[in-house]
Amino acid sequence: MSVEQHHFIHDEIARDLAHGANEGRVHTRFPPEPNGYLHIGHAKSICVNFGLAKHYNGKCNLRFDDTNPSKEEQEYVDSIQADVRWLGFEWDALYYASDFFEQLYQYGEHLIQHGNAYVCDLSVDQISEYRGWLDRPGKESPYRTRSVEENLDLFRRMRAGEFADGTKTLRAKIDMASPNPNLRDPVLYRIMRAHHHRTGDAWCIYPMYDFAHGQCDALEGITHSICTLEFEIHKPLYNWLIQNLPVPHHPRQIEMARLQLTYTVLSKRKLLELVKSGTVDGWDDPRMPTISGIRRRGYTPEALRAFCDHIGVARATSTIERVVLENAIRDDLNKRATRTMAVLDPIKVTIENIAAGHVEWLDAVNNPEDPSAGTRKIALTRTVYIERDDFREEAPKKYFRLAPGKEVRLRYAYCITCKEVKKDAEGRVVELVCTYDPQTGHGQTPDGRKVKGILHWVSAEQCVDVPVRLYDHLFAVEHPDDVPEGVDWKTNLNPQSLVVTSAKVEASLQAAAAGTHWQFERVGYFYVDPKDSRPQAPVFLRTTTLKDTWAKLEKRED
RNA sequence: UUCCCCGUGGUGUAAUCGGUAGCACAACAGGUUUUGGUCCUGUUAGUUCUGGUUCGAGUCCAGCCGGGGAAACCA
Repeated sequence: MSVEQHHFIHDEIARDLAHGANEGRVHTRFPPEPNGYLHIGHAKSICVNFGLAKHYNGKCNLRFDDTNPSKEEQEYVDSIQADVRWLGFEWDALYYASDFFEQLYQYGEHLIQHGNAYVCDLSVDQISEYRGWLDRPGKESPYRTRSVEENLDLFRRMRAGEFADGTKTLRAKIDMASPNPNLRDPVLYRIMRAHHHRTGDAWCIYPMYDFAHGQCDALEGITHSICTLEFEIHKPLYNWLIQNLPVPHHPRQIEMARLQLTYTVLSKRKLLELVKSGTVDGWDDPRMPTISGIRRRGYTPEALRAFCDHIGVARATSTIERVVLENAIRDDLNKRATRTMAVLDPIKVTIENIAAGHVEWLDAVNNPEDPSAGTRKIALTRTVYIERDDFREEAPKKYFRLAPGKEVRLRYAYCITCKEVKKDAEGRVVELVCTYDPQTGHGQTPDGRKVKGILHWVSAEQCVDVPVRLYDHLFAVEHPDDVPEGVDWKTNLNPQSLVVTSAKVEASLQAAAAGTHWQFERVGYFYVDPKDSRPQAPVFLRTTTLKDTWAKLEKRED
């Protein structure tokens, strides 16, 4: 599954290389703003940027786009670095846009001196009004004709803190009639007295994204500046600045479509809202599409990288089906997860022809995909538990699990036949009385009869109860963002996205270490929560279910 | 409404210079299997449409239709 795919950015880079651009270098960067936790969409960007660098024997930097101190925090800086490393990548250089604040300021003066920027006294509302509309040109600011000397003086005094927040901006002097609104004298600097997580109170003016991003790319020697489609309209400005500034290098911006996934939202604003409102249990809630949430859910970096390789890179907007992500982790865990048996919703089964107190130890395979994982002993006793869903009083067509008079195999043990069904006063099945055939060990039947149903089970005397959390999609619909006017997207939340329950498991699981992956046979993959587990007290989180052909068949019948 | 970008099976993504539309997931059918898991085999299904250029068009051109983006002192 993990095969690097060819995509259009390779073509672009190959063309540049063929023309001898950038001395044959390929240098990318991953430029997050530290204003939230990274999500799976960022994972795609990380894989593309670091992957390209690796493919061309180039470099990839990590750069924090920290130009807006009102939203950015150290907590996010730390989590982002941890996430990138967990994904399996190491940056060549670490930068912050704030490392370049002085240089950026000098570039601002350079633009002024060349008549390419001016200090504007218009208010936010006025700037917006003067900008015009999509189909209507803007009009020039009355401050557009200030002299170089006056602009320089004003810009220096802006830096010196002589003006109140929001009273002045530095704007590029480009074209108020441009069909691209980004070229209608965009704001380059604003006055904002906010404490910056790195530069403290050294600055009261901060560069805008457009003024910082391209110049940082240039200063870092980035050759290919990969971003998402919504920045495409910024490219003319990106290039204008590069051309009008004495930057050491000319990087090239290339846009790709951002990742969209069904059954989730991927906007930082909405994810932040889920966290702040307590809808989920923090950024690393296993239902969150954040890298930290996915990690805590029990996904592996290998699976996430395989997913990113698999989905491809293109310019067409598209939405990836959720199962693609799920298949990526199934594929990985199938090879590495140790098998065990666990019953989530038990029915007691009494095997009449096993004496009370008798224990037979049977061999069970730990991982059929990995012989080196070896075998373990499991205890068969007179009473065992099976899954409630593995018994029906009236078996539908093609149901080959247990039913009155029917025979099934207990995994790694013998075949049993259901002789009697005991119910409580409400008619709920409380116990099945069965007999086993001692001739049916080791997968054999002496007469060659076919016993198709195989059930997982645990010994009632040799099992332990452990807490289990069953996770499902956070949203009940494929496209949670698709809501009519005035309807809150949160109405699409899935009320069943978390079911807290317990399971009866093989006794050895009491010692399961935090951060280990298990397959509960016939049920799903589970991860021992690194956060809430304690020694001898593991908490099992369901990473994903196993594919369930029977459930699909049964659903189709309806 | 204006400008820009994008349209390949249900989904995602390939197709060198214009030369047999391929892969994966899903769906469906079957085989293997002490997990209705895994694995294996097969089937269904596609170039939005209309013209044009060409011996030949997914690819080039025009138009239409459809989708997305853009009007922060956010990134």
